Amino acid sequence: MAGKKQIESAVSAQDPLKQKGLSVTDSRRKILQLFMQQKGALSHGDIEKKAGATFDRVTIYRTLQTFLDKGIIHAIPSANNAILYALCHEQCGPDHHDHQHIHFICSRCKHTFCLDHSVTPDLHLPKGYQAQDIDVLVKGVCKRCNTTSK
Amino acid sequence: MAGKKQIESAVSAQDPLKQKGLSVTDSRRKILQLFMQQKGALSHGDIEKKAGATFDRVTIYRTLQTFLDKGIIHAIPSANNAILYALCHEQCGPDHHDHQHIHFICSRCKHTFCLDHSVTPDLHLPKGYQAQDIDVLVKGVCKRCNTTSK
DNA sequence: TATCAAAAAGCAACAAGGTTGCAAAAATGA
DNA sequence: TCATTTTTGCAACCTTGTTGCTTTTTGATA
Repeated sequence: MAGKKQIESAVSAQDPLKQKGLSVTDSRRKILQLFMQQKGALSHGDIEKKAGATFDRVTIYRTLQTFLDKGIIHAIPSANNAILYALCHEQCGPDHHDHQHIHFICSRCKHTFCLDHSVTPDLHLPKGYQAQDIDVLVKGVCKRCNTTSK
Repeated sequence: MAGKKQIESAVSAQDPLKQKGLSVTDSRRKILQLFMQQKGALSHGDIEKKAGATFDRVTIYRTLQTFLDKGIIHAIPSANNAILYALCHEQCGPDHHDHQHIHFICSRCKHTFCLDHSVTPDLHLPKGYQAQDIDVLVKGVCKRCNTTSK
């Protein structure tokens, strides 16, 4: 395969996959790399397009699930029927994702970003309701779109 | 059809459908009625189950889209790939939904509720980011589940 | 580096969710 | 009641996601 060398060279000695106890495979390296390059959130479909015909659809699904389980990526809720995934910046582990950041959806470029801006919304839930986890979705115009073409 | 009388009797003179300039049909009445009874959010699948084999799948999709467009219901983002819909309590119109309420997802009974609790999260977005709309998703235990079985 | 068990990838087939075009049926207004 | 417009139902299709099983690859060991 032509792209293999390229993939390998981009992986440093401190392989995040090994750190999480995962065996290192082409698909995992490639998908992890896509997330690191992107800086935004990716859907399964995005990855399928970017990875070309390199990997089977099922492999991508399973890799995403594995990354989720290991706390490498987290899922971002959306209203358009396509789950988005992004790298976890904090130290998330299996079974506990701890994110207190905002998910920002740009209505112009349609990208979704994680803003590492620890926000605790001022919650006053009605009596009886007990909060465990909070996700703040903000729709608006992102930095790039705001500066590029006003 | 056996259930038709029942549906009609539940519709008062002040038909919300007519108010929004929609023609009144069985499916629209029935689906609107389901939302009013439910008090929680419904997915397309939920409606399909509750409506039985009364309506075609496609009709339900189109009715939901129409209700969305007219500001009768709003979509709630979720992380499990099933868009939820709930009635708009405030006066929403075509092309502008204005909700400042929390969406509460109960991790026990799996229902999603709109808490009409006007919350403005303390947002400090990084420079350049411009917020238009905010959606707060809270996962936790709802009132009923908290009191019923502790 | 050759070997081997365990893990992951690929393949096929399937299920669910969602969309589109078109003909038949129902709702609205005259 | 009639004609026009809107909506429904149907069929067919596409996308997204899942499952079982076989083949390939990985990582550890000799």
